[in-house]
Amino acid sequence: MDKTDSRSRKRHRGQGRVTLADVAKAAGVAPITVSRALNSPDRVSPKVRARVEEAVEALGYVPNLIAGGLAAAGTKVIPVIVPSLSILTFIEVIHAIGQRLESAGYQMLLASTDWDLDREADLVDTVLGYSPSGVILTGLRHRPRVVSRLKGWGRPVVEIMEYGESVIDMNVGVDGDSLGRAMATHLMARGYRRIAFVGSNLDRDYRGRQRMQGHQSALEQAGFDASWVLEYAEPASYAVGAQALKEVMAMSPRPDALHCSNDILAAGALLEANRQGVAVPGEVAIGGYLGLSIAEHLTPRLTTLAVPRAEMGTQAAELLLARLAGGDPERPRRDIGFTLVEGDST
Amino acid sequence: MDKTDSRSRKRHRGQGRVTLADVAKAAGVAPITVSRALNSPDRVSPKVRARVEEAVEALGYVPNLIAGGLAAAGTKVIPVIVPSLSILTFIEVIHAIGQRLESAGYQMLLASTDWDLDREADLVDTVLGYSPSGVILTGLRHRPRVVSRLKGWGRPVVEIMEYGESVIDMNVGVDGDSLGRAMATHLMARGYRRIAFVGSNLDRDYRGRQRMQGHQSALEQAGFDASWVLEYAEPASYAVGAQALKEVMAMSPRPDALHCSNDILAAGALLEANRQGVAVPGEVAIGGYLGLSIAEHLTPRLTTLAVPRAEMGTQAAELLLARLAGGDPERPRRDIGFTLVEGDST
DNA sequence: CTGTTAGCGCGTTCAC
DNA sequence: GTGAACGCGCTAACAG
Repeated sequence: MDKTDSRSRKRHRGQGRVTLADVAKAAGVAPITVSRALNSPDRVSPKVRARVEEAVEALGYVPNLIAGGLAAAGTKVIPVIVPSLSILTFIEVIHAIGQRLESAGYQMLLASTDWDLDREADLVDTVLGYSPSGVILTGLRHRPRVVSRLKGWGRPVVEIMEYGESVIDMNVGVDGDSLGRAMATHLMARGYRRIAFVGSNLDRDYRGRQRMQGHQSALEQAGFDASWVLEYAEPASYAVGAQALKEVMAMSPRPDALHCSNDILAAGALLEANRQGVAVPGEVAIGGYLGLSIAEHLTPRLTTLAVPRAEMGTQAAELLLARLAGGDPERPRRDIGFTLVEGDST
Repeated sequence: MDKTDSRSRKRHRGQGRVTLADVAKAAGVAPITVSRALNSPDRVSPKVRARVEEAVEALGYVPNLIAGGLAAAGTKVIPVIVPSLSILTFIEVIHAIGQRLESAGYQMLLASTDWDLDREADLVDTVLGYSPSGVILTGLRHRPRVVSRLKGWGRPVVEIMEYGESVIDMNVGVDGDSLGRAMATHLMARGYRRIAFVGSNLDRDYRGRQRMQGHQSALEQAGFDASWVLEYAEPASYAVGAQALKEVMAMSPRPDALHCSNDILAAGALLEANRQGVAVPGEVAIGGYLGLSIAEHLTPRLTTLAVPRAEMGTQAAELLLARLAGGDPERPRRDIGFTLVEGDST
């Protein structure tokens, strides 16, 4: 009586969803057997498996991954933390990561820091709260708290975009300094002498700044003037590129080459040059960085430093998956490199 | 003795993370008090609150959202399911959704169906397993299983991109038929007579097909030939647009206007026309759809149907949040509309 | 191959 | 304003 009574004041917390226990009852087995039938089918007799599958179907059971996560101390979720979702570069990397991760049964939890390292730190705390299987972060610079938390975490962490020495765990990226140097060197080799760097959002985007620094050191080492810089506060857009070209054409003396910190800026500048009838590279040369597909469709084709973004994403995901599979991936630090694609704009 | 013994074979399931109980011990209060201090600070005395906060800080406690989710029957996660992450349109919408959601303390769980409705159905099941607070889906067409699951779910669901009658719950989008008609009507009004529709991935992208059908009905109603269609199997890219232009220039009779099913195709065609010296709109007019920022930077500026994508994302997020806040949002079905941006390409 | 037992870490319920 | 007990739904551990 007593027991029945205490039981009768039903909890209404659950969502009324079909649970594993319901399936077990329907199939006439213990809950754990249902769990096994679903998660490791081989460890259960075919007969039972069939009965369970039938019950699952009949009841429309959908596993509660939250509960599973709590019990197993981990969900099949991989948070991916990037500075911005409005930059094409990140999108392509994310896309590649997502493809690879989903094919392995993981879900991608996306979050953007809006270029703010403090926000990144908060986000890391938040997403760790979901007991994810691993984490993917952007860049090598983080708040100390992020680094210490993640280092002691015991699960795979991959830092992407930037390649370097001091990593939390694993790393796939490219060296910003080399990128900046490569384009500067190319432009100097072509005979340009007044080479301006065009960047945007540089105060927040430290990787963009790294490229600029690479550019400047290369120029300085060659004895060139490295002080030609056009900086814009807002994020890169065709409009900013167009604006840069206009300003350049009004300068005197005027730069003879523009090293744009990404292809959006470069394309914007080039399209504006087309519109104004400015000869490229006759009056001014334009070089970009990224290897966006638009580069090759412009007239003239844009010279650009192509970074294999999709490849970077895929490799990041694979490093993670390898570790999750219990392996110890070879070369956990990878410089993905880049290629100078010579168009006709320089 | 006995008890101690049985207790001594410790479980090692937990990750050794700091738990709420640890904080409670350190602060000398009960776990529930810590919970309250963190979640509803007003319900706890300032003194205790301070002690708890101190302990949290000292131990570096990070809440386990999984456990919280299980107990509270819900996580602050919003899955967003889209067909593809490589299409700019979706990115911009996702970006806007993410901004709004994160500002309200929710995380976005991103998944892509790769244009496959069966995969969508599976994904819905999976993400529902995370007991999310709500769901955002793309389009109005889904497998029956998705519709029935979600209708009985009891939490907010928003379908985006497409606007229509039969929705699961709430809806923010635009009517594909109207879009197709609008551009066709514009082109006819401009005096073009042989108007070709250029589309890609139409067998999977039914919304693209809707635009084509709108286009065709408009032409037919005006007594024009609606059979000019260039279809490509691969997804939209500058390259496909360029290819379309080449093919068109080789046709005879030749279309005098191209209605491209998005701006990427249109831009690709226009850039190729520039390269080949084909006069636009003299020899062939080109109209796009989307209102991507590149449209206005091309020469000539591209005529396009601009859809307020960011606005669509923001509104979708707000509908969801309104419902989560307990309100009953006004106009839970919203036609976000579009604008004809007349460039010089038509 | 299957079942029993005991939590995972937290929030709800009800008592003080 | 604070605490004790209980259970969310599932799985790890251990037995049989």
